[in-house]
Amino acid sequence: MPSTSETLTAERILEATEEVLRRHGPAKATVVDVARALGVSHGSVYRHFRTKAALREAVTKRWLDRTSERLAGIAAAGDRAPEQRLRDWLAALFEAKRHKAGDDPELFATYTVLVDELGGVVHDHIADLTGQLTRIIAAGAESGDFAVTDPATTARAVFQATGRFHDPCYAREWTAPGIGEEFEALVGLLVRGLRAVG
Amino acid sequence: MPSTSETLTAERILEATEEVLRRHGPAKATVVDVARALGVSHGSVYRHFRTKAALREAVTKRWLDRTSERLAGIAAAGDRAPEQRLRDWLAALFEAKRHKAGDDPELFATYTVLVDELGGVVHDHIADLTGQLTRIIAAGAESGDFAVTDPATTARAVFQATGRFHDPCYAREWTAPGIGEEFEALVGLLVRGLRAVG
DNA sequence: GGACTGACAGATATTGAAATCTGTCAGTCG
DNA sequence: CGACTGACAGATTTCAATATCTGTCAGTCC
Repeated sequence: MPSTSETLTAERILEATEEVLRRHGPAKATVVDVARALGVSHGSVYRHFRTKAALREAVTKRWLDRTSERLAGIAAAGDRAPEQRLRDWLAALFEAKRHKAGDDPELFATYTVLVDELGGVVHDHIADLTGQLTRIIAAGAESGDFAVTDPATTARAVFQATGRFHDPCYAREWTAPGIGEEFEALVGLLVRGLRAVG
Repeated sequence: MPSTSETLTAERILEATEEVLRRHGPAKATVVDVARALGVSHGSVYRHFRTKAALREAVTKRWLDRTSERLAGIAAAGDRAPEQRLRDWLAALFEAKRHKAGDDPELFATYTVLVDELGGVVHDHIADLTGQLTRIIAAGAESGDFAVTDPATTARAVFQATGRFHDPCYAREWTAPGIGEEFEALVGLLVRGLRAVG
């Protein structure tokens, strides 16, 4: 049976929504478009999502979570020294964002618009990422590699310090030549600030 | 004699332009408005600025330069240790931006719009600021306080790392409670990364 | 003679009427 | 009964006509 005749689920609606967003952009993507893409009436979409804003929020959360999940694997990798895990994690974050932005710039721009009209979702996403970072830094503090008194505060500082390499407002600079060197210089400086002297 | 009957100069036009921008905002401020505020025809304004874009650029540069000049004094203060000078300079940059944004939010929003439609002006402004920072860090490297091989690269890294506390795209977060502690945590981390061990 | 004006052409912005969209809900269909 | 439809009211967006603005330049006025 073709997928268009399967039961209407939240997941299928989210897939169709992402497709409509890709095609039409954030300003012109309507609930009616999503319903049309699924071959149902728009009333049916409202059975699964109370408002258009809730639908946009869900599809955006889904997109952000795809990044969080990939990074969670690195954060949890207990077989690497904390410093290397931190470097890997930051590099993976930068790489994930840069890849998303470079691969499909229009979809990235679309989600960038959605992200900053949806304060709550971003807040949760950032809390998730800084939580991962906190665990890496706490592990380093415990092993004696890092001289850190408050891992959570330090994690937020590291996250904010590297904003240029993951915050969408800097996306246009991610293709500039020399960006890799700038990233290395900053990570090197931060790691030296974290290291226990001795 | 009232100022409206003095000779028409570039400086008087810039003052009137800032006033018109403050009143009307960036989208609705026209060259005709500026001319009307000065009691002249708009043709006279074009005698001093070739295009509307050139006028906007000049008034924006003037605004940015007011910040640069204040910071230049701190960067040049040879009576303070490099580490303290760096802390003072970063704190002054944050304070200057936060003050501008908090004092007259509409004018700040106006200039924020102008700034990111005028790539060249911002680039020069950033080059100016990182130049000041480079001189502070180079002084620290020379005195043995900082362990740094390339002051210019390190200065850019420090500037970028503190973006959250001076880049207009984060302006709405500058009034959040706890922002001061976050700033201190980040500066502390960066300074530890710069310091020569020993 | 040089600073300034004001009318002009083409480009851009505003406006309001018509079209579309959001969110609801009584009713259909299996 | 419960998933789905489609017509509806009010809100929002589009579109085309209308008005304003940008940039020029021949001409005015000390």
